[in-house]
Amino acid sequence: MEKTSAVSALSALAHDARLDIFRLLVRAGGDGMAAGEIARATDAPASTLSANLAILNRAGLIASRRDGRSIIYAAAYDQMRDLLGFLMEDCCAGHPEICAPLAALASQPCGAEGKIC
Amino acid sequence: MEKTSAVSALSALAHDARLDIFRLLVRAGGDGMAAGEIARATDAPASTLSANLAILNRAGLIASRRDGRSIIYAAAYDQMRDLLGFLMEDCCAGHPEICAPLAALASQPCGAEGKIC
DNA sequence: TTGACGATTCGATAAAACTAGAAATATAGA
DNA sequence: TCTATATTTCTAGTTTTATCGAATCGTCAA
Repeated sequence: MEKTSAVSALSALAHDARLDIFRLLVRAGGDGMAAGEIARATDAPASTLSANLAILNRAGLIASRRDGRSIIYAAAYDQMRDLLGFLMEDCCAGHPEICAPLAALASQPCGAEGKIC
Repeated sequence: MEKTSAVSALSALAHDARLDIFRLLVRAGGDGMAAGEIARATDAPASTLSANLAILNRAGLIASRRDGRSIIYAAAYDQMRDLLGFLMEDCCAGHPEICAPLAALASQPCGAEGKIC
């Protein structure tokens, strides 16, 4: 990932409401959620939400598709993985002791000790 | 990690110059670098750099100590690991296919195929 | 104690981001 | 076609962030 993309993704996530939206969509899975559902879930005015969705979308962190009157948003897992990869580059190169616990976090089966599921 | 801390760390990193500074310090290792060295390395005016260092420091991503006339800054690996953990929570819970490649990235020995070193 | 050096704080300005109501657009159904 | 619904775009006001020269503060060495 380019540094420019990383800054744009970090900026998109560096906002209370947008971080909530993104995490909600990550939990929602590949099917995503309609904008209206997201608005209800996060209790945000439609126009504010729309602006925030546009920012996440521009950063490549979410994707949208129309379904009838609704627009469905879904997390773009690829971009998230690339962002995490970019950040891990920083600390894994030469400092494996930082990344080792993360590797464990990622690769442990769900339900294992200390694993967040 | 609390969401508030995550937003503050993400905000700190969501800036071209600050991301450069942080990555420089991560590469520099535990010994860190003096503010002046950082200024020379990143070609930034002293007061601008100082403001950016303060923001990274407030976000807990770097630590400072005085050494004579210099102030030495060093990456706070703990906080970085916590931030990565927080972000991975989002996508590893229920979407192990996202995190698996990252686990590989983190745990592969340096020099292995695809590993960033 | 004086001068130089490394770094931060102050202050002012410019630029960008945030918010949300109102208006506009797109779609579905009667 | 007409109306209701879902969402976005427009717009304006407010707040926050960024930048950097000048002034200040702490430390060292002579």
